[in-house]
Amino acid sequence: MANYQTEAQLFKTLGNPTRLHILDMLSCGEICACDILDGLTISQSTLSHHMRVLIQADIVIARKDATWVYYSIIPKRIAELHAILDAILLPKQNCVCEVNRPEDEK
Amino acid sequence: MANYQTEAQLFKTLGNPTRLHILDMLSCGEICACDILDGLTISQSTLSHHMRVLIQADIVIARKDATWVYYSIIPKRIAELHAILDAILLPKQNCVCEVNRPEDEK
DNA sequence: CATAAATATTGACAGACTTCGATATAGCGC
DNA sequence: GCGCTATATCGAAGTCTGTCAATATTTATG
Repeated sequence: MANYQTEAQLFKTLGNPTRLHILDMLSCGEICACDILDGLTISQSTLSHHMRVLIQADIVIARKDATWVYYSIIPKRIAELHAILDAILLPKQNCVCEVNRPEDEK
Repeated sequence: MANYQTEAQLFKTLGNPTRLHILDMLSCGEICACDILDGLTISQSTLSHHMRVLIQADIVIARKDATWVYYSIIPKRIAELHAILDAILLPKQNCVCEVNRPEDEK
């Protein structure tokens, strides 16, 4: 965890209500772009943009079938998201604040 | 989960490398603002801004002691973050895609 | 009360993000 | 090949974010 840049990028991707709605739709399984579009009130170009953001973050994967594109969540990423949350928010062993604390408090 | 607005706001708060760094520092326990500032390379006003963002998101709580302000992570929020992640990303029962699926696929 | 230290607020600016309409690309069916 | 449908890309407008310097506020101390 060098500088939190990649972790922040991942959370930034989740930090948009439209993308969360899309992910919720995808949670039960693969859906094609046109069906996602039907469930939302955004333009087609906006949907395409959001899907690219989700793919670039490796949260979603696309599968082409003729003219349709089917999207699905990458399951492994869910576990990784939890792990990142814990790595940052939960107390760690040998962390700086522990090491710097006076002996008699340890 | 009406419109994903509050959930997105929460992830947006986590979507900044400086704030993740601050949270990582806080993960072992309470630290005062001046000590956080020592560990970062940002101005004092920028730190104050980030702390306000973290407090408004209810991820961090502030405790004043004389001229110092001590910040700490609200533990309950960590569990809530995990729960929100799962509520959005994991398959759900009676979700729209299940209900709409033809009988013979169920 | 005057000063100093810690933190908060304000105002400004640059860069990033979200969204759209218009247009381009790709693949199917006739 | 032509038209149709699904999706992607482009360019622009408006909004939001992160950052800073300057200044204000709060509190302890001499």
